[in-house]
Amino acid sequence: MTADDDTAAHLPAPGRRDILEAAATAFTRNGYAATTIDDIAREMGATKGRVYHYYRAKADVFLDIVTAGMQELIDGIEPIAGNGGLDPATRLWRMAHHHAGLMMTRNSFQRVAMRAVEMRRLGEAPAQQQALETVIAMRDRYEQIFADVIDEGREAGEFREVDSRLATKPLLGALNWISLWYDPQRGDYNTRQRLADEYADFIVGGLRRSPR
Amino acid sequence: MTADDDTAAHLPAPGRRDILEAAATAFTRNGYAATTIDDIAREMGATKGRVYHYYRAKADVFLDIVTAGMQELIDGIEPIAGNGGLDPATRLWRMAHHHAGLMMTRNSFQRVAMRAVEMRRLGEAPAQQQALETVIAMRDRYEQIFADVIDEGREAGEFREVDSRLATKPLLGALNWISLWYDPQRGDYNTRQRLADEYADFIVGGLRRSPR
DNA sequence: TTGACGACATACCGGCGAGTATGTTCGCCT
DNA sequence: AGGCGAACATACTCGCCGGTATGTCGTCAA
Repeated sequence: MTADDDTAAHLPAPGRRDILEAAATAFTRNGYAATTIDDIAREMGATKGRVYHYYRAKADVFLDIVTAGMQELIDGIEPIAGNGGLDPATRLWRMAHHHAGLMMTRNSFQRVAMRAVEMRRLGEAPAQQQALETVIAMRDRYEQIFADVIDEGREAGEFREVDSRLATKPLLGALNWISLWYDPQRGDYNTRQRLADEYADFIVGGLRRSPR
Repeated sequence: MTADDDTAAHLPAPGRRDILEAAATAFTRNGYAATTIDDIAREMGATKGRVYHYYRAKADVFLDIVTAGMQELIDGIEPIAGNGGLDPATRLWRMAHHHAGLMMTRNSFQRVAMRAVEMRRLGEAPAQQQALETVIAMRDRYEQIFADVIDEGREAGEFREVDSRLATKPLLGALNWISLWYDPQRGDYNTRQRLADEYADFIVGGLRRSPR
């Protein structure tokens, strides 16, 4: 981090930033295949030329959104997961809380990112196909971070005896689903916090050993 | 319902059955917008003519799949929810278990159904748009069935103090997410049971009042 | 001052795919 | 035995959309 990047270390070039934002909302609204390049341009108050000046294909725009979204997730979670000062249950709670927050505040990006993971093919171009698999790899890394914390919690006796890798499925499923029903228009900071609290409670509760 | 329908009371005409099945797998593979009518036909070993003989538009095929999927869900859950002989926690456990099972065994239909709920528009035709809202209404009814059981469980002191309607979100989110990652090719009956057990445990655990 | 290049807009092309129009082949009823 | 309609297949149309080619306007360096 030198003087002034716009956000993270991973640089979305200044001209591309607007395109990604517009495309994310457009994709969120109508899905990938159904949204036109003209839709994206109109969302920015521009025309096709602008988009194709920065991107060579529609799929490239999509992939940039997805990787940005995944990177946001990873960047947010890693420091929490690695904080050895906290017991695993607390860490998991905060990870879930943060993930839930991103699903709401960064809804358009995250929703597009979620959709990418369920795609098998993106087009005929093998380069794009490989990029998609890179995204899948990021998702796997991300799941593994959760799985590791769950393992720690199980070994510490806080959690039930579960296959940690498998346990991430309902956990992240519940959280990811937020991106599908949450309306980013509605809801202030407080209601978002309350929602994230509720989700984090639910998730940690689901892994805790039974009351008796 | 006269003499012999093929399955439930809600009759998918004999000729349509194959189309729905083929279309469901095609939609699951490539998404709604990206799949061609020819794709669907090829999946059946037929041609466009066959599809358009039974359906007037692509969206109609889609809607039939979705409503069938939703109906499967409702039909399976209602008798469990209404079984007063069981305490709410047990009923909820079985409901979650059954829902999880459907997400696996009827993966293609359910996955398409899930995708429909996240759609805003389906096309320009207002008739289809209204049909989509009918589906949303079915989804709401379905959520309400879960919410009612959660309320009973809360009043009986089995569950935490939660907004029942809101609590269905993480619950069904976790379950619905199965349809996105589960591969119907893999997995026998036993592994599916184990998975559904795990999910049901997780969910009921997430709602139980804390250990202390 | 000019000319070269970045940052777009505009005009255009080509293919694909939803929907339609038109066969063709059966079984069934009379 | 003949014709009639259901159940498809085949052939065709036509608009839309991804991508490209070309034009235009500013800005900055020499």
